Amino acid sequence: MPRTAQITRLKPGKRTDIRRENESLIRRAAEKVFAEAGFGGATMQLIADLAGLPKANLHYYFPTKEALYRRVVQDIFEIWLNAAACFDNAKGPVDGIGAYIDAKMEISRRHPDGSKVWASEVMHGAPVIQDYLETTLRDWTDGRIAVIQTWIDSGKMAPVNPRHLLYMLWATTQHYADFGHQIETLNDGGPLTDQQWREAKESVKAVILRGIGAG
Amino acid sequence: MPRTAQITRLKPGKRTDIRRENESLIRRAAEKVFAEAGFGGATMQLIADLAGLPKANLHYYFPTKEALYRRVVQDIFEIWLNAAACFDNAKGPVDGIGAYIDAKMEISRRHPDGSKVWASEVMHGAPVIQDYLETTLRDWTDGRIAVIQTWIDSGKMAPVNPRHLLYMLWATTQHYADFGHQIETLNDGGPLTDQQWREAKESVKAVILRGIGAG
DNA sequence: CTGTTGTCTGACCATACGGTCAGGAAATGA
DNA sequence: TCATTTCCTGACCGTATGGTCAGACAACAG
Repeated sequence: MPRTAQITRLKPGKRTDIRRENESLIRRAAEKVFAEAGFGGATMQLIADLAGLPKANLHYYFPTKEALYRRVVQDIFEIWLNAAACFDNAKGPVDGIGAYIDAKMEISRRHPDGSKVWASEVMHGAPVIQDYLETTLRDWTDGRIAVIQTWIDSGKMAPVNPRHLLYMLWATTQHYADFGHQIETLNDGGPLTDQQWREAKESVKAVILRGIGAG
Repeated sequence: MPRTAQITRLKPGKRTDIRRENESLIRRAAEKVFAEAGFGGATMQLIADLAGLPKANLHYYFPTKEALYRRVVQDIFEIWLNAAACFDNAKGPVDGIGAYIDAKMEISRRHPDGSKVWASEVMHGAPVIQDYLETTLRDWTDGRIAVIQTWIDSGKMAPVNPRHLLYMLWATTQHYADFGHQIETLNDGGPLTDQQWREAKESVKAVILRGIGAG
């Protein structure tokens, strides 16, 4: 039934619409509540209120609190991995790492809640996404380490331990999301302006790139 | 009664001993449980079990869960601030920032749970220690920024935004505690060895110090 | 129109949690 | 020894939470 399929895609029908709309609503609300209160502190009632739906409706789309949480964490992980693409098609460390820092800083700015949920999950021993750490993340990390090593071998940057360099990149960029509240407090209580975000990016890039002898 | 006071200090008496011993027991257990489960996920029963005491006994020493939590966070904050002393009596950025990195890395290694509790607290909007952020931390930060600025003005380091440099120092060092589980997973599941910790410290110091033009 | 499937929800339940309390045990001081 | 203070704890309570369910309602297919 190609015709039906096409119609379904172009005119999805009310049911499909409702499902996608509500799932999205719930996931966005859950991301915020999980980020603000942690898994244990978050309640389905809070998420339901924020989503503007009855609590029972949440359990219609997501069987358990854990299932909803897992979905939220997976979404974040995907965004986070996708943003690392710019790392690959780079000629050298200045392009590659510079673009990676830009991308990750942008994620910290646009998806601070997601970053917090991820941080929380890892801090608590990654009970839900341990398998991701052991497979996808490990593979990705090994690949990037190899790339950095070729840059070192070809003299494009100083011989810095690639693994610890990666940790520094993650730490410095995600800090602006995970510790955003602290940063705002030290910024007279307000969020960083466009100019301040630009300065943050440039500062991080300046120190790191000069630090690896590629600035 | 100076005699009584002195005797109390030298021979504290069983009651004083018991109190100090149990309070310490509870605080250490609480630090671990709060770090592993977050404030919301932690239960007084879990803390009690880990401390080897009945739950009701916890409420004898700490009236509420929040009071116990507040105490744990305060302890960490103190350790964290004290370790920053080495920053002050330094001639220049290489000594000062190098020693600061060493000290903070050592804290990440020795008090990972404390660091996690602190991170969790800040990530959730610092509901308990907001006043500390606005007073002590802000003052400390302003002071260090001034010091770094003098180093820049006297040409001892490159003109890097001091505030963002501080954030980088916090982020990179605390990452080894807060994301310790992720790091261990990427390290074949085991904790870093002495050699690996040394390498981590050296990598961070090398990149940062060279990055600020002081390496 | 009619049957079927998917969507929604108020009311309900079992459990687990933070916190209380009465009263017993142990240490201390006189 | 006796009185007083501190320490301890099993049993208990009110509440809030995650999750369930029967049944109402809306969309779709034939």
